[in-house]
Amino acid sequence: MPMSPARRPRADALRNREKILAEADAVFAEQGVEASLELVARRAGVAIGTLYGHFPTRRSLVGALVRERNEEIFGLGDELLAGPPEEGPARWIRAVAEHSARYGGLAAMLAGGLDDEASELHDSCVRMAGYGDGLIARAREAGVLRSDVTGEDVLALTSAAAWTREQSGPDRSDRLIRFTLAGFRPDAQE
Amino acid sequence: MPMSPARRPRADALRNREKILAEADAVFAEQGVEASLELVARRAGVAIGTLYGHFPTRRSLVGALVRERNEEIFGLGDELLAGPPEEGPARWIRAVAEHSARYGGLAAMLAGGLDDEASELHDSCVRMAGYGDGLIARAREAGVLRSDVTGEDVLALTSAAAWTREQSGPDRSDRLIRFTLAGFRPDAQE
DNA sequence: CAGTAACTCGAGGATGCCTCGACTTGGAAG
DNA sequence: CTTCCAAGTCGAGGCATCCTCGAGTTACTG
Repeated sequence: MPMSPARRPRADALRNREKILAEADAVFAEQGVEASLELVARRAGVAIGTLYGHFPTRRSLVGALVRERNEEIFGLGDELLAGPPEEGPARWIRAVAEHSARYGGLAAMLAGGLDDEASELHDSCVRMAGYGDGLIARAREAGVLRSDVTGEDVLALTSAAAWTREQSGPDRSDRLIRFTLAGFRPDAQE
Repeated sequence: MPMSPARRPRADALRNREKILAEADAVFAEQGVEASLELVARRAGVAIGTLYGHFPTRRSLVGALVRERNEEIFGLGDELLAGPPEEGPARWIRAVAEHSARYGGLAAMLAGGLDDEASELHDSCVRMAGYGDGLIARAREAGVLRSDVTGEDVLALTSAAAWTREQSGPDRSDRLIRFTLAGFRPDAQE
């Protein structure tokens, strides 16, 4: 038992994996995360069993796609953490909402993924939540945030805004964000 | 062509209709509006074709259920329109969110139904939106609402709150409502 | 009680999910 | 260059669900 040194995957397997990811991105963007996986396989020119070989569940496929795009948004998170504290939360929430509305139904899947430890989405969700926490902590210290606003509140707003964007478009989503952020300010009345 | 005087339906048909509605309510409450219609039919002791005879689409079935419960909430709407203007919007939004979270996925279906003229849900949605409009108009006159808050904003908040309630429970939904309403106040800062 | 419109039934075609055993092949070792 | 086998691919098939439609049944009318 030579403690297998994790041989790298075969070239054709890698090719198929990439093709599946590319087609899944296109199909999910068109039809939402509940689109037919058989269609994805067909478009990728691969048998359905091959798709399941690479991605045993729908979540794992979505998870792989999301992880790919996450670097970008985590980059923004770092930037905002270094910038002016009063701008951070707003820009972060808008960016995440836009990102999460790329596929219909993604907001719901992500919201579910935060609770589910075993999910392929869990890590991404936790890291996402971490940035939100960091940004509001800074904003609070700078005195531009009510003291009773929690990370969970920011997360709830983010998901809700993403969902609203899916349902009714960016304009209404942005207005919801704007008003709610106004309600987050320290001078806001009940 | 005697312009048929709309004979009243057969007794067994009426019985079946009621049984289907009752079981659909139970099943949707347990599993959400995307639950299997064959299960509903099975539980109602009726063949699948009979269910489709009464309700040609899922929307029409959900629409019938929603309409049944709407009288209640429209009653509240009338009450709030007669009460103090500053309380109306908050209580209305909370009530509608609670109502819409009865079945998982209902918020999304209702949000979609507002745009779709032909939908069985359209009337209910429009009437619902009407109450929202009336309540915010009164609140604005009473000077407890920013002048740039529209009926669409209230509707967006209502749907978002209903969805948040489905996803994360009543507490987080209520907090979202509370903060956003604070942002709706005339003294709220950008 | 006969006639018929209204209703009910459920088989069946279409699609999607996911599994599994048989087959094929990339690439390491000789 | 061959051999070999783990890694990868394939797709039929079992199961669930959707929805339709033609044949059969039944509640009501006169």
